[in-house]
Amino acid sequence: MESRTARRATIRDVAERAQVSISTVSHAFSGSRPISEATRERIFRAATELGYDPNPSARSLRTGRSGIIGLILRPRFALTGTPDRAETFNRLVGSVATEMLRRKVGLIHVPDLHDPSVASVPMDGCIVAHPYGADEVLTELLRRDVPVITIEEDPERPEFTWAVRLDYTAVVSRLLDHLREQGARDIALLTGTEENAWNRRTRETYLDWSRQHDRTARTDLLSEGLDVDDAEAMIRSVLDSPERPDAVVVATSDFAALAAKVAAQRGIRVPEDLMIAALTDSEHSRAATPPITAMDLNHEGLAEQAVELMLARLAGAETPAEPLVLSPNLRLRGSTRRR
Amino acid sequence: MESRTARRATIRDVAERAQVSISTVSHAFSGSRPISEATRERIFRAATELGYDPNPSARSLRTGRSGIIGLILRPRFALTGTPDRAETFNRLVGSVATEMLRRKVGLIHVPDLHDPSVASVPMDGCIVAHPYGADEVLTELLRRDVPVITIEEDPERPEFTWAVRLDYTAVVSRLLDHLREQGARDIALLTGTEENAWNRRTRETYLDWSRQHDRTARTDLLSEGLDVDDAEAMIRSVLDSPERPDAVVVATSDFAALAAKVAAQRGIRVPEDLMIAALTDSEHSRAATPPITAMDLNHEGLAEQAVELMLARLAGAETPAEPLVLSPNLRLRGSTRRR
DNA sequence: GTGAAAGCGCTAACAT
DNA sequence: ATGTTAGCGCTTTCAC
Repeated sequence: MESRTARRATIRDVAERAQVSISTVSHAFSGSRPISEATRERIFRAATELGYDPNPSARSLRTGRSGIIGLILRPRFALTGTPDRAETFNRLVGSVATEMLRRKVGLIHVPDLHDPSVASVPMDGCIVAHPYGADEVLTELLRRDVPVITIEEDPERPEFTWAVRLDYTAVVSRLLDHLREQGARDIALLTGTEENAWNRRTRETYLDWSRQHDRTARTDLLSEGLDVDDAEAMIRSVLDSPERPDAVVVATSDFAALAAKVAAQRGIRVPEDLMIAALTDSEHSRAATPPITAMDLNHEGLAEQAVELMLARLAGAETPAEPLVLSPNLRLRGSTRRR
Repeated sequence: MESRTARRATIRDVAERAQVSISTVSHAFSGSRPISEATRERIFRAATELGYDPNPSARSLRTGRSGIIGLILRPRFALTGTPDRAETFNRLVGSVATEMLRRKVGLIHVPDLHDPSVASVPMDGCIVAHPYGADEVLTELLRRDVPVITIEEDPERPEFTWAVRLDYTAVVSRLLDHLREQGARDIALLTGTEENAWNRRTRETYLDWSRQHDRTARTDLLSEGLDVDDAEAMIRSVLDSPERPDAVVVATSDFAALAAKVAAQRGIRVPEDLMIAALTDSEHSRAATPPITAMDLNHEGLAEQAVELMLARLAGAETPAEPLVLSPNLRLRGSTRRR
């Protein structure tokens, strides 16, 4: 049974009960000016008896700050996608939430910036994860003067330096070098279709590397949004082609695992006939037979640094000269180890 | 370069620019009364030009609603713990976040209800996941008249029916029956120490089942907060004891995997000499050798139903007669399959 | 050490 | 179809 009549106690009720003015109550709670021991005591007792706690909206309206930081995850397949996408989403969201909780600041998932039917949300700043090129949500936030930090850079906004990003060039080059050392002659890239930094930078690195090593680059599109059957059909067409590559780098780890499965069905031995690597790591790559070499995107590190950068920004730090750079972790596994 | 002087546009600015009253602007945005086409047109143009968007705190203050739902995860090891705990945390947080995003309501992680230095947070209701017995955070929320939904029940608050819970009795009994059918004579339970429904109900079921089957119950405490070394020492003491059980049910899946490792070191064959099962599922149980039978807690289902129940509650639904019951999923694997 | 009062930006009741 | 206005609960300036 709930008390349906009870109105929530306000600062006014507390003041009345403690026989002081509301400003005294306010100051007692914020500690922003000296209060006599007797008065403070009366105030806190009254507050406890009434079950008072300050209304956060009133406070924010007055102070212009909410103490809350927003989070927007851009990849559109994060929500609708396969288990691999869910795992990535969970890990990213979980990392940011963990970090926020550690630092005791409120974190809010922003439901939909563009839908006018959705109430907007009181946030002091907003973290945008994996923006697209010239990302429209980012544009909107910037227009509204919301302090933004991005996790991964907007590939078409190099001048925006409030960002934490991954250095793909070094790690993807290392991966390709590794494949070459293991004897790969013909490396194909099955790249994703999302136009974010992850796809753009890894693809660019692959193309550069191929040029530098005088190899024919071969990229095919394998959309993150494909269902398993369509993805399998696409992979099949690559593995069945007359010029089958002897190594494939697949963007998402679950499709890399799918490639391993298709290879097994066809009697193509991994890694002897075909090496497989993924540009994201998940249970799928770890649990595949053989386990698949993968690039771990270090979501935990990105989350931690992004939150720290946001707090610094809100505390008035200067605009950085460059985004903060972290490194993905390359996990070499059986799928690319011939010797 | 940012404009540091620019004050955010308010409804007043828009009204002035569009040559209408502020109430007309308000109604134009909320659609709560008819506006002539010409006027609405002027208003939206002005709003766009000024980069106006309504201040959510002002709106909440006025309406008494924020459109935001809070989430509090109680298990204290969720944040500080091992990878298994992180995976569970991520999955739960991710599931709730996914569900909220689908329904386009804001989700806020409540940082710290008790710390007075932390600003409280504007929420219309709050989901509390895995409360302890007589949970103090739940008590506080109830005292404040915040509409609460719990994921899993507070074991000492059976009268609180705004809850979604798992039916452990049926599934744990099924697990024990399965172990018996596979030939287990002496089943030990390594239970967790968190006093939540998961530990309480599974332990009770184990004790009841043992009584019904005329078996000596044997439970040991294996705290979720232990680090790997301490957990390993504890597991060792069980496996090295003269009356070594021939089946162990371990609460957390990573410690179950640890048990498999310790058994392997000692030459104890799994499942022939020792069967192992876990009361939560994760990559650890799936990837162990052999893969470990585990109970999957169906976080996705819990999250979905909890969010739905919260929205119903906020929309004025009646107090349910009983909590909503879901079933965990039993995943039988090699660690308990002798034939 | 304490109080009075203005006002943050918005919604909605009551006007016309 | 549009305007006027009270007031949501708080912080903070100014006064004493």
